[in-house]
Amino acid sequence: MEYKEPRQNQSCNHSDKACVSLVPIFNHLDTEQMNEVMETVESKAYDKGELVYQAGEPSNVLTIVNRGSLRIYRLSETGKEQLVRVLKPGDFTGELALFNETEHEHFAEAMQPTSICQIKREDLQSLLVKYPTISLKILQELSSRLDQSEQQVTRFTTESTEQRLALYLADLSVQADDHHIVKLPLAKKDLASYIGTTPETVSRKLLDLEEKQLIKRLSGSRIQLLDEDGLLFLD
Amino acid sequence: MEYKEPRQNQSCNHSDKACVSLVPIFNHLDTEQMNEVMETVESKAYDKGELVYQAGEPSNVLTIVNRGSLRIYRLSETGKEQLVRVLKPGDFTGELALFNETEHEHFAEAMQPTSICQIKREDLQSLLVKYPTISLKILQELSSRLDQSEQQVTRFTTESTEQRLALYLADLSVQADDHHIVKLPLAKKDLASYIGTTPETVSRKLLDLEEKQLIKRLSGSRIQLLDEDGLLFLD
DNA sequence: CGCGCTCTTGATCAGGTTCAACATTAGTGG
DNA sequence: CCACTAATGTTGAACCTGATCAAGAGCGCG
Repeated sequence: MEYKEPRQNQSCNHSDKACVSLVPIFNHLDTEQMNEVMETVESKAYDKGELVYQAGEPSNVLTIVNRGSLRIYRLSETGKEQLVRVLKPGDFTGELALFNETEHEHFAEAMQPTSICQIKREDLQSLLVKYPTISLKILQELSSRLDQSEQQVTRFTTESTEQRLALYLADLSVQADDHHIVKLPLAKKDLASYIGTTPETVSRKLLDLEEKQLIKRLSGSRIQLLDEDGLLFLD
Repeated sequence: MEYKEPRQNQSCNHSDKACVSLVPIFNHLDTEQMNEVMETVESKAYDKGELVYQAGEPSNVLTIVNRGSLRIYRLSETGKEQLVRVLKPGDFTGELALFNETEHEHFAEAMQPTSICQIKREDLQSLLVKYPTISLKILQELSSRLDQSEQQVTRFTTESTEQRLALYLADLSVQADDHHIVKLPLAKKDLASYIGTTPETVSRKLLDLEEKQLIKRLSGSRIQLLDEDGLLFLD
């Protein structure tokens, strides 16, 4: 994989920094406090394929996505890749290295032209001490992310591949339109990685689900959900 | 397993509450602050097999283990059980329901006579606001637990059952004695559940690992690790 | 238009589950 | 402390899900 240098620490303008106002962990602050936060953030921009950070690097910043998206993945002990999650504007990452003063365990790769804001550990810590409600927001976010991850583990240990795929589609249903059509937010191979299987099996299982009249595959990675309850409980 | 008297919802005495002083999230406080914390906690005791809480219940307390151990498990969408983790004295749980004001997703079951302390949401929130360093400790704990859980996911998607078992044993090696002997902290069926397989397969894979000269099975669920590096990289 | 990709479909194979029988351990009460 | 019972762990054999390898189809992009 080729690795390109990030665009050098582009001097940040106000609109780039405004991202913080969108972030759930900050959006309860008033304007004055928000300005104070903006003082401390630094913004950067990355092209598709560039890495914001890699596993093994130390870090002293919390990274917040402003525009675009970041693909967070891990390499296993034996070198295979696994998609952990995709960050959209308002999402943050880097908390492990930040709070535990350790190294990143992830890779964070821009999936498209992406701009981010970063807050240094010391700045964040003073903010947390000054405005403890921010901590509560982060605690909220982390505990819910932990719940998600544990649910994912449970699915791996207890459900078949077909069921995991079906549950994944059911999870997507919240973003479906009137016709119950969802667009897969991931390429098939990333989807396969996320639910712990191969692209071949994803193809086959989608076909199986279609034969069971639970979904209909449409062009452009779109899928129509015909029976959302049926997806939750395959035989 | 010496003590046996059930001390259900017993009014708390000072030594029971002293558990908070052992907890990483509080142990940086001074004596006076510690006493303030102790004012707010309530202690309870459970017998083996009793549930501290169940999935679906709302909750407004953070639960800290004082003595004994709690088995945290989930039921999957289709009703199968999965061991999430085991809490030892000083560990806490209940953060999801607490910070997100939602329901528990777990079951917490005493594995032996166990005493716990609980702090109410409002009390914890005032403590967090008053002593923001507590938040930092909790953030630390949650982010590292999240990391653990994501690592677990990655192992499921990328490693064989045998490798997952070997990695589990390697993780245990930190608690090994001079002779590299570890005692399995889980019953085989719980271990199987944790690493996502069946008790039968655990038996067989342990045998395989023994034949590969990587471990030696001893009586009383003890295992001698003969080649800890070899466990990390099976062929 | 043609070269990469990603995606699909097919055939084979292996790892792991399941079911069943047996062995061992732990827990209980005499 | 021993005997009995229930629960947990082990071993064997058949089966099945999903991975792998290989080849072809579709798609996006220069």
